[in-house]
Amino acid sequence: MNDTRLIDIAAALGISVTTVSKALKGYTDVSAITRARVLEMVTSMNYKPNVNAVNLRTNETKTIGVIIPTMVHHFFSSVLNGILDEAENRGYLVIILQSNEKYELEKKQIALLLQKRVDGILISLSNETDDFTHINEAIKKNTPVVLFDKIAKLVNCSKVVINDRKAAYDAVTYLIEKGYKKIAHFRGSYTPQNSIDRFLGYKKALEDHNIPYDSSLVYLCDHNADFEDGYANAQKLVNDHKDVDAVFAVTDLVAIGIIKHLNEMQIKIPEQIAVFGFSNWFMSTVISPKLTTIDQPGYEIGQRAASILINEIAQIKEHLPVTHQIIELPTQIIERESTLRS
Amino acid sequence: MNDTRLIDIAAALGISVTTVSKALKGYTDVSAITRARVLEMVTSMNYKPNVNAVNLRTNETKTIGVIIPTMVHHFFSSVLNGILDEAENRGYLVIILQSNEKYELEKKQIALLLQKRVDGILISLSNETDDFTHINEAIKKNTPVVLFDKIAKLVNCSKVVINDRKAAYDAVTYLIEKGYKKIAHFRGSYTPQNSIDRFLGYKKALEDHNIPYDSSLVYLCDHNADFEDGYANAQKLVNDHKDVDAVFAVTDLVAIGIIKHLNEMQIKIPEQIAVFGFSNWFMSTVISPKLTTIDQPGYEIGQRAASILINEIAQIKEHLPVTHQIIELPTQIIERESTLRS
DNA sequence: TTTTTTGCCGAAAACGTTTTCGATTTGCCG
DNA sequence: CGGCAAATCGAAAACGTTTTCGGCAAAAAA
Repeated sequence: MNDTRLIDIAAALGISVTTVSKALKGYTDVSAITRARVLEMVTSMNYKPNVNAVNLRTNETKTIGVIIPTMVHHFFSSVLNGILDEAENRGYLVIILQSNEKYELEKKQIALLLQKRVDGILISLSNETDDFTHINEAIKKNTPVVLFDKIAKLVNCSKVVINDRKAAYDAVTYLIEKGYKKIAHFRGSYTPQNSIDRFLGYKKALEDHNIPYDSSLVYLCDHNADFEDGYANAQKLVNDHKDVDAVFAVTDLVAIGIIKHLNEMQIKIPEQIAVFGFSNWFMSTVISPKLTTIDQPGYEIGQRAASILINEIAQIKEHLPVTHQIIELPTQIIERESTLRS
Repeated sequence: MNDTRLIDIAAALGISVTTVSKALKGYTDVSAITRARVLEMVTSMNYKPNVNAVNLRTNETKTIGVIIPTMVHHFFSSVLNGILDEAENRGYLVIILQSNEKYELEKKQIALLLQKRVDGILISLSNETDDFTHINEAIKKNTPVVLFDKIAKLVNCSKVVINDRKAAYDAVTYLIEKGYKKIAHFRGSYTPQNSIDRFLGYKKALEDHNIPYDSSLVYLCDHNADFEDGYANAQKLVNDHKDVDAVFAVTDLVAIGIIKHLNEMQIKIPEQIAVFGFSNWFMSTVISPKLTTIDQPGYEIGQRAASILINEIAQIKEHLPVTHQIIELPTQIIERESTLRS
C-alpha cells in the first residue's frame, strides 16, 4: 500500500500540505520554484489523490451514470462505446446499469445513481416507462439528465435523438419511388415513441403519395421486435396478402426474420417482395440478400449525449444558467440488395 | 438539495450522531427503543448516507472495475450482463472500460481504476497483451483481480474460463464421428490463448482418431476473426481443396462468413461441406442453414467471475487468506442443420 | 449500605483533501 | 528609514462518516 498522501510529500519537502495542494491546483500564491519542487516530488513519489477525499470535499464524483434497456444489442453497444470514449476524454468514469425494459428497475437505478452521487445521468427509457417523476426527481436534485434514443418529450432536459418519423418517411418514400405499390409495415409495440414515430412516418409517406393507408397491412411485432416476430408475421403476411411487394420493418432484426421466411418459401427478394430494415446493424450485410436499411449513428448519439451532459455538469458547477438542447442526428438510407431490382 | 445527514436526524431526535450511526450499523449498545426512533426518522427524512464520506472513512468504494477488449460483441455483452446482475445483487457498482484490444490502453485503464480505488478488477485481456506487470501491480496493491475468458495462466489470481481446447476437441470429434473425413480449421490469430487452444483441440482430435494433421487445411483469420475473414478464406478453401467435407471455425462469425460464401457458390451445406462454429451466438439460428456450434455460457462466466471477485474483496477486508480458484465452465455442442446430414 | 455489573449514550479523533483567511517576509517607493 | 504593497506561505476549518473510548446511570450483587 504505497499510497502517498499530500502530507507525505509536504513532509518530504519541509512545507505544508496547504502549499502542496495549492501548487497542484494552480493557485497563484505559490512561487514558481516551490511549485516545481512539488511537481517533481509528486511524480517521484507517485502521488495519486485520494478520490474519496476529493469527492467529499468538492462534492462531485467525476462519474456519470448510464441506464439503458439492454446491453446485448448492437445499437446500445455502439452508443455505450461513444459514451465511454467521450467520458474518458473528459476525465469521467461511467457507471452502467440495465433496466431490462422494466420501469420499476429503472426507477430503482436512478435512486441508486443519485445515492452514489454521480455528477450526471444518461438514460434511454425502458419500454414500460410512462411516468417520469423519477427523472424529474434527479433534475430537481441538480443532477443533470440527458435523454437519448428512447426519450420522453415531456421531460425538461437535453435530448439526443434521431428523427424516427422522418427516417421512416424517407424509407417508405424511397420504396414508393422505386415503384413498389403495396407496402406493408411490421411495426414495434405501441408504447415506445420510436415505433410510434416510425409507424407515423410510414403512414404519412403513403398519404403524401396518394396511396391509401390500409391497416391490415400493418403487423405488430411486440415480442421485443426481434427475429421471431419478423419470421412469424412474415408467414401471416404471405397468407393474407398475395400482392404485397415490399415490407418496411421497424428493425433490422425483424427484417432479417422476414428475409429468412421468404427465403425458405422461395419467395424472391426483392423481385417478389422487397424488404427494408432499420438501424444498419452490421448483420444486415451478412445475410442474403444484403439488407437495405436506415443508418442510425449509435456511436455519435452516445458521444454527443455524453458531451452535452458533461457540459451541463460544468455549467451547474459554475452556477451558470443551463440551456437544454435537443439534438437530432441525421440518418441515411443504406441501399443494398433487398430493395434493388435490376 | 434535500440531503439529510446524520447530524440532521440526530438533531431531530435530540441525540448524538454517534448513536444514530450506531443504530444504523447494528451496534449492540443502543437501546431497542432509540434504534426504532432512528430507523423511523431515517425513512421519514429520507436519509441516504454520503458515499464519499463513507468511502473515505472505510477506505472502500463498493465499486468494481471491468476491462474488456470490446463491448460490441455478443459474447462480451452477455458477460457484462452477468457481471452487472451479480454486482447489483451484492451491492456493488461497476465501472466498465474498453481496451479496444490495445495493450497500452489496457495498462492505462488499470492505472485509472486503481487511482479511483475500485475494490476489485475483472479483466479479459486484450489480444496484444503479453506482459502482465500491470496486472501484478494491482494484485500487489491488494486490489484483487479476476481474469476471465482471455486469461494469462502465469498471473497468480482467480480465473473463470471455458476449456477451449476440450470444446474444440469435442467439436472435431463430433464431426469425425458423423463421418466427415477431411476437416479444415479456420483459426484465430496466434497470440490469444483462446485460438491457440481451439487449434490444439482440433489437432489433437484428428490425431486421436488417426487422421493425419495437414497444416494446409488450417486457415488464419487474424483480421478480428470476423465475418470477412470467414468469407475470404472460404473462397481460398474451395479453390485449394476440392475434397474438404467439413470446416471447424474459431468463431460463429467466421462460420457465418463461410456459410455465406458457400451459399453463394451453391455449395450445399452440409451435404458437400459441413460447418461448425463456436460461441452459440444467437445469430447462428438466424442464418440458413442454422449453425451447429459450441455453447459458451457468457452470462454465467460474468456472474461467476464477479461473485469470486466480491468474495475475495470480503476476504481481504477481513484479513483472511484468499485462495485463488480456477473455474472451468462447461460447454456443450449445439447441433443444428449445418452439420446434420439427413 | 457499598460495590460491581450491565446497559446506554456521547465526545472526539480520524480518513485526505480543499479553501479561507490571516501571517510573514520581501521589495519598493517616497 | 518608515510605510505600503506584493509575494509567499501555513493554520485551521470543513466535508460526513465510523469507531474507540470513557462516562454515567440504573440494576444487580455483595
